[in-house]
Amino acid sequence: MARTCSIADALEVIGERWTLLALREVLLGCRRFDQIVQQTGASRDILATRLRKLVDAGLLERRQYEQHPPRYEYHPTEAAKSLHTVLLTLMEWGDRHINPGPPPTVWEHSCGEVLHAQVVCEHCHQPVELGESRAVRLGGQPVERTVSDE
Amino acid sequence: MARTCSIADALEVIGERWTLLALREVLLGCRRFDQIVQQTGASRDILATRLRKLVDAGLLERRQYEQHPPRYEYHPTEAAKSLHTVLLTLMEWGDRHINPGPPPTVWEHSCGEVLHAQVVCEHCHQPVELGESRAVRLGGQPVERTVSDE
DNA sequence: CCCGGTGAGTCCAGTTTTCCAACCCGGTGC
DNA sequence: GCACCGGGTTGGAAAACTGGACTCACCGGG
Repeated sequence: MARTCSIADALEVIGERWTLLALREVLLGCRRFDQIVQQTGASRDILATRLRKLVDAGLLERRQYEQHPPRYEYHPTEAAKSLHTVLLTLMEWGDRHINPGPPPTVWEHSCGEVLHAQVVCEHCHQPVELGESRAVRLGGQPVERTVSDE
Repeated sequence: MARTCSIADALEVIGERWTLLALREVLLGCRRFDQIVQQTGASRDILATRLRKLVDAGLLERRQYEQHPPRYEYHPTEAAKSLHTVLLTLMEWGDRHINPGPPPTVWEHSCGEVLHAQVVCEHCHQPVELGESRAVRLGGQPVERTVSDE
């Protein structure tokens, strides 16, 4: 049997192609179907399917903003909004390891500087490094090796 | 044309189904094909394709550890190791928003506490909130709205 | 020598997804 | 009347995924 963990569960919801890009757009402020289609590059039918799934999963809210003809906007829920950190961390990784050259999109933090996301331990506030953490299994079998050696 | 950003570029590499789960396993210490198959639940076929792609992309290194018969292990490169923060952030999100109840997998930080990943601004060390950052387009059109309102 | 097992895949047939383009429908602007 | 817009749906072809069987090389036991 496969390992149970929230990574797998999260990917059930947001792991399909286009889903994260659609969420990126909504978090950037896009609300309308056609806008999201355009900015992501997904085909309309796929995007319609993805958005419906996200609404069902409670990540988006579909709001009617016009009666005749009926028109809808997609708004992020709290769950979607907190995905923002995942997106930033992923973007940071992409900037460093996939995209050579200057990052195509940059965020500015409220502190005035260009935002670089850093992941720290909530308790001791030290940056998280692979070697400094150990996975512990709760359900299922325990994890034997954690540190990735050479 | 679609928005250019490192999220999309990163997803080209690690966005396919099973890829992140395979990387999770390698980062947890799994090195062998059959182990990864078992822990992820992917079919052997797909997993072979994904691992090859990851090797090509420079995230994994395929090392022969036995001559007769030839046997290989997959080792994470630096690029893969630094994905660890993405995985942790994603797991944290899944624990909070997808999985009710206790998290199925828990990490322990070197500080002795259970690890909860937090994303902070590298400069001012404040936790990143959606409302506190603004996206700035470099290439392509600028971003008009950034804050997700109600 | 034969049997079974292991590790790392490959092959195959059948199902499911994805993709693209075209179409639809209600309403608006000209 | 006619084109256009937003928000989809439909259809058919192409690609991806699935599970299981198969391969190949070697090892160990009886």
